Amino acid sequence: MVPAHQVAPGLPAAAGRACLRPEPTRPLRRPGFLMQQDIFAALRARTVDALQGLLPELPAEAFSRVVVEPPRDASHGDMATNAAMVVAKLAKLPPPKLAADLSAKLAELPEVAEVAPAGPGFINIRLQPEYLRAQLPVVLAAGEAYGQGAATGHKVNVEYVSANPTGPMHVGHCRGAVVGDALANLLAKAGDAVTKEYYINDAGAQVQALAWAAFWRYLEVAARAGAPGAVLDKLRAEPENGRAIVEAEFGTTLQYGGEYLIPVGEALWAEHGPALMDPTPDTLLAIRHATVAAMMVEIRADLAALGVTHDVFISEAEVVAAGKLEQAEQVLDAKGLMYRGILEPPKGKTPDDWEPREQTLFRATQFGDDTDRPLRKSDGSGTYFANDIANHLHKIERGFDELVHVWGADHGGYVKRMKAAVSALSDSRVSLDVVLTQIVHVLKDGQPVRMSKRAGSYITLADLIDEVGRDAVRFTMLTRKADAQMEFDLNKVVEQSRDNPVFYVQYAHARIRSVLRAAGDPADFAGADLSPLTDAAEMALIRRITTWPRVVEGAAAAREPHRIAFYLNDLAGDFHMLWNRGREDATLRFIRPEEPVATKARLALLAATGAVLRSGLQVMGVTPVEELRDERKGDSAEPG
RNA sequence: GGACCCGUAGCUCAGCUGGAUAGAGCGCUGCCCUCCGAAGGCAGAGGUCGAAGGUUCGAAUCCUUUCGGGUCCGCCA
Repeated sequence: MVPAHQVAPGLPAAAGRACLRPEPTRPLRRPGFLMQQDIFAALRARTVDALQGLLPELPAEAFSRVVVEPPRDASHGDMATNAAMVVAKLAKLPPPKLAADLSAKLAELPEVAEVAPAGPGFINIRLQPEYLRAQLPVVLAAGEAYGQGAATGHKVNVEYVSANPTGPMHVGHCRGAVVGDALANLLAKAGDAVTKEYYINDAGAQVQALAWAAFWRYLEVAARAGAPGAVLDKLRAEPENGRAIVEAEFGTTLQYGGEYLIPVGEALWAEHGPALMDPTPDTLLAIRHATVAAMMVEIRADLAALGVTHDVFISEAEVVAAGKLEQAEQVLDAKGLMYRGILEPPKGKTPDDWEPREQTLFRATQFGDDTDRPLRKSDGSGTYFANDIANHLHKIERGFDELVHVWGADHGGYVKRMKAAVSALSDSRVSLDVVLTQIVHVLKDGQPVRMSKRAGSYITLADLIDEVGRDAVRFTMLTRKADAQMEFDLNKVVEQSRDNPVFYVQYAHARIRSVLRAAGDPADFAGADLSPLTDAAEMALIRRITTWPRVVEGAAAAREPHRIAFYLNDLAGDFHMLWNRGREDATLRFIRPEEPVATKARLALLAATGAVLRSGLQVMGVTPVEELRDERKGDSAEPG
């Protein structure tokens, strides 16, 4: 395995190196290697250098499409590049000819063991095993920070959850919360400066309806307290008909019947006494504020239980009160993007009460939307869209240059207009990406668990976390592409088997910790001789580890946090495979007292694997476990 | 009528933004515990990537058309 040009034949590797190149100050034993966290980026740089040497007349942009990546088929080697094919036509050379020339250059690199042109112009590269092994010290030095990208200079705002503050969070909100939080972590891992943001929709008709419902609960509390009043007498006479009585008495419709507002009613009574008895705009506003505040306390507690913490909470009402809506309209007006006009009725499914109306419209069609969009309701207040435009103007003013949203798929129709607005407001300097999350169907014992907020009975997020544990919730929510429907089986996510990735990945980490503990938790692997790591399973694990930085980069660029979950599952698979090799062949066990050098090398590999697992779990917001308990449920749900 | 998302093994899903012979788990068939935890692992069978065209050295991936499933469509958020 050891190439002849590196080590004198017949000499032990360490001795050979020591004789030929004593460099005690350098931690790396192969100074010729180009060492960085991402060895694919390193080899890409090497490849582009070589190519430029061959084709000095080509401009730098000609090489932008050069990719160095792991080949799909491992038998092709460690890396493959399309370099020859990508620049062939600019260089006016046939790809195979260019591939042959480039291969000869690449073969001279110290990192490279073997180069083979293949197919229509691919170049397959086999790396020096020592170069691959030399990545382990890099990983160990970085620890959980392995995979951390260099600062991109991008200031990114990730807005997610943003559930209406009209009740506790339920499972429907959960996926967006987890995906958003993991995505924000992922972007930070890739080097962006990330702000996690929650937009409180506290300015619309929904929260007004919520205020009425809280008012109802307040009246019921007042009635029970024996306060005087005609309405309260009625409530006392028929306590079971409280809802209908309040609706009839005040000419309103109570949309929110959930019992979670009873404590809010009690708090209102305790603080204000009978002062809120006659609903006026002022009292309703006070009730609204108190109710929204109470709901936000609950929502934040739910989010905390899920391990989600936002940096910024922005209130829609406050954004509007600050005059951002008028300011946004001025900006749009100045650009000639606002006008008074009448929209065509939507085709196919015209609303029953359709009538042509003149409205204040935003020229969204100039930015790729299907129709222009209204900014003002007939009562003069801003539409939700207009308020959101105001919020986005505010974000742009705060200096973000990338905006990311995580929305439920039912908001898919809203994406184009919002992108149009951001383009308009920022003259296309600021980008907006929207990640849509599909519905989660919750199953228990194979049966769908129905959720109905209106009926007041639904699985709350808190219930879900109690049932299966925070880590299982978070991991499972990331085991599908965001934009694919998902079944969340309450039984399966706590199952301890191969087909539950939550368990499988945690199991790998627990096994690693178990071995390292058994070995006395060695902390220092600096200078460890890694040459005993030669088994195919060991090298496969090392190769997987070396791909982690590019997985982070690719997942961040695609805004796809689920890739982290899949990577960890693969990494755990490579590890379990290696573990099992030790069962078949005792010489491949991790701890071999009679072989201290091999033991240390393998422990270094395990420590590095553990670090990458933790690095990935940290992005997902999942706690790596030290050991698996012999309990069937809830072992990852304990507090702390 | 229109917009957006999704159709990949019997089932549940990946597929690294255009790369080579399309992968994993479950299920099925056959194996591996005197062993650092078998709560694992190995091997096999299983596919015209919904369909038809197009773009180019090369398509599950990009474009057009079409068939299925989902979400949405003027003062709800």
